[in-house]
Parts: sequence; C-alpha cells; structure tokens
Amino acid sequence: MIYNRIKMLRTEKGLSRKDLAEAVGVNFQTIGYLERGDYNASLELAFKLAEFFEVPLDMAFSPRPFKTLAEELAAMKAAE
Amino acid sequence: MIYNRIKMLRTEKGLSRKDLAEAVGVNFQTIGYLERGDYNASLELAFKLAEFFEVPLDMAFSPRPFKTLAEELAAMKAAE
DNA sequence: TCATAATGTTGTATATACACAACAAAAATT
DNA sequence: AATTTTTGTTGTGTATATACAACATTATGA
Repeated sequence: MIYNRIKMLRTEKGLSRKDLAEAVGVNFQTIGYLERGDYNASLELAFKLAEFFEVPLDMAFSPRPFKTLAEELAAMKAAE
Repeated sequence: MIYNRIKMLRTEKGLSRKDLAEAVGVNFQTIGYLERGDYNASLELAFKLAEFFEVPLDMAFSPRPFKTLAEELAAMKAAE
C-alpha cells in the first residue's frame, strides 16, 4: 500500500472532495477511497493530483508513511 | 498513458527483463508490457522500479514524453 | 552453425482501480 | 433547529494491471 497526503493537501486548500474530483477528472468517491487508503491511485491519477497541488509526485505519495507536520518541521529545524 | 524510461534504465545496467522482474517481484512479461507501453505500472510497482534504479519516481515515469538523451544533454549544456 | 537466451505475441484468468447509485451520518450554514 | 453540504458505507459493474502459458522471432554465444 502506498501512503498519500491527499487529504492534507486538499483541506489545506479548503476544497471538498467534489471540488478536487472535478479538478482531476474522477468521481468524488474515488477521492474518498484514496484518502481512506481503500486502494491506491493509478500512476496516471497520482500524476494528475501531484500536478494539481503543484508538488512533485513523491511529496504527495510514498511507499513509506509520511511524517506528521510536527515531525517534518522538527526535522527541518534540526537540519539547519 | 504515462511514459517511462524503464528500458533505458534496464539496458544501461545490462539486465534482462527477467533480472529486473525478479528484482522488483513481478512476472518478466509485465516488464515487457510496461516497456512497450501496453499499459501503465501501478503506483506501487512504479515506486519499486524507481527505488531499484535509485532515481526519483518522476525521472523514470512522466505524463509527458521524455527527451532523448541527446536533447537532454543539449538542454543541460544550453543551461550553463 | 547450433543452442540458448531474450524478446514479442496471443490468449485466458484474477485482482484492483474507478464509476455510479443509494442511503446514513456528521459537519457546516442559515 | 432546520437545511444543505460533506463524508462514510455498501453494493454492483467495468476497465485495466498483473500472472501465467505457449509459441514465434530475434539476438547471443559456444
């Protein structure tokens, strides 16, 4: 299973699943499935989502769990 | 359809499809399908392949056609 | 040249991604 | 509080990713 940050990226933009679904051309329930981890996006959909959010694909999808925002920020600070 | 550089990355390493298939845990014919563009890899397989070749995913897969090596090198030179 | 390995092709079967519908529950808006 | 929007759940149908097998073709190597 591939982890993703779709929900975070979406809510950050104040969008509903329906909004996002329309933007990338899928059914709104498909977004729900991905957010809940019911199944993986196809490569094609993963690229569309990454492009929509303007992030590289592996910033939105990863074979390993993402850090939380807190961990991320702490790691960045530690790396200074 | 998503473009990929699997064949280039594989032959560069002097590997057969069978070798690569075993390394990422799929049937060797699946590699052939991907190389020929018969269908897309799943996100999961795309990540395994990128990791195997030690490149970021979007260096091995792209929604837009890859440049040839010649174009790539010319572009790099022009960017100096 | 002969044998072997690598690749392409066709066909069948299965798992999974996605669409769509109906309805329930929760959250947001008025 | 009532209405509307958003999200979750279940179920069914279809398309596509992958496995596997058999055989043809092409390349490699002894």
